[in-house]
Amino acid sequence: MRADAQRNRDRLIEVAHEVFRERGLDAPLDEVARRAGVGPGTLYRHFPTREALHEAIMATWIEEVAGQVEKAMATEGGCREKLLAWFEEYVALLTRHQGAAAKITASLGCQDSPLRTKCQTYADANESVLAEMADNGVLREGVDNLDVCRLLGGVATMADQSSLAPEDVRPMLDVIANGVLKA
Amino acid sequence: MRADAQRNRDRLIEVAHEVFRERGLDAPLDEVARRAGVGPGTLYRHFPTREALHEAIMATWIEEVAGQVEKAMATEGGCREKLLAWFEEYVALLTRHQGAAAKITASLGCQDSPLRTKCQTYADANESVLAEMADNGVLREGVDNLDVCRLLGGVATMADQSSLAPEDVRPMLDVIANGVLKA
DNA sequence: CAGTGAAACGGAGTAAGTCTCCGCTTGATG
DNA sequence: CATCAAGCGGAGACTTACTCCGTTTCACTG
Repeated sequence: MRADAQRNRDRLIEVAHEVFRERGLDAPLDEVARRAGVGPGTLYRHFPTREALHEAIMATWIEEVAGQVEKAMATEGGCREKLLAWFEEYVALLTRHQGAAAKITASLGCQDSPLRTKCQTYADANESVLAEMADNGVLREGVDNLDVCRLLGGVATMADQSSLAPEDVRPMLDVIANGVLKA
Repeated sequence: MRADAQRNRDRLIEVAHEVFRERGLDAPLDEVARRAGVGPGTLYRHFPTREALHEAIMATWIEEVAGQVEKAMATEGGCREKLLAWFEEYVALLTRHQGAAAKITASLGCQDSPLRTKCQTYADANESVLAEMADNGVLREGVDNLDVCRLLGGVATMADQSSLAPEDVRPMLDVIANGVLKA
């Protein structure tokens, strides 16, 4: 790639990050172009669809996921506390941008979505946490990772759309934890 | 209201029902007007916002809710089976139109949404089912109706956006049921 | 059963956003 | 420094949301 193209691409991602945080993932793309000081044509050449731009944005979060798993697993207390700490991180990551939770989770089951690889990282992280629970013998039989990811995605989507505070999210995560762990 | 106005209003609701079922709740409103054989001005006079039209559409479902509660409570088996039957109905009702689940559930906590009265009907119905569970002594302590509604709304939203089949939704409802009922 | 005023209509028009096309510019290369 | 493909930008075509106002229609009254 030519140096100027690379520069524009980087700048677009940076600006998009900013615009999406301010106005949600549905913000006008021409605004991103304008603020980045490029024409719309340039934006669309680099990112043919809105989703492609979302994907580029989210690449930066992905790197944090592994760290968040570790952090959650280091929580004081038993398995339940660790699991809930992870659930809270999961929801916090998904709700970082307005509108992101629904889109990421929707692409979980969809093979051909460009977001697929990103949400796979979340799913893998959750799987590792569930595996830890299973190793400790506290996981119910028949609990499927994909289902838990979807449940958490649903909670994150609700939290996103209703602008719920963490203390309003917590009781929902409690119910899911109860449903996932042995009594 | 003048007779011609009433006629147009009825026709708009009827056509909107059709258009929204075909193309989702985000379908172009001008298309609704065109198919109904009225100008856009007429549509916007009767329904100033998209949400107002949604509300009118959903009024017809609301009447079914009470019946669905009864049907679910008549399910063969124990409390768990009844609860799951109701959960399945709840999700089915919310996913009847593409995009409806997220919007209805989002307006649950929001006092000033025009959808509020509609979703209150769902919340009340769910409350009555939870009360039945409590009466039978199978409900966990501290389970809140609003949280369960949001969880179900989240599941419905995921089902909607990923076009999940009932058999893919069921395991999520199982987890919620586990989380809501005593072990 | 006209006449009349208010209610309601319709559609042209404005605005906002998406996305493409193509003539011009610029960076890399020999 | 000449060349030319890669890349740029922005005008403009298209789509959808929503408004404004001249015209039509209904309901009521004498």
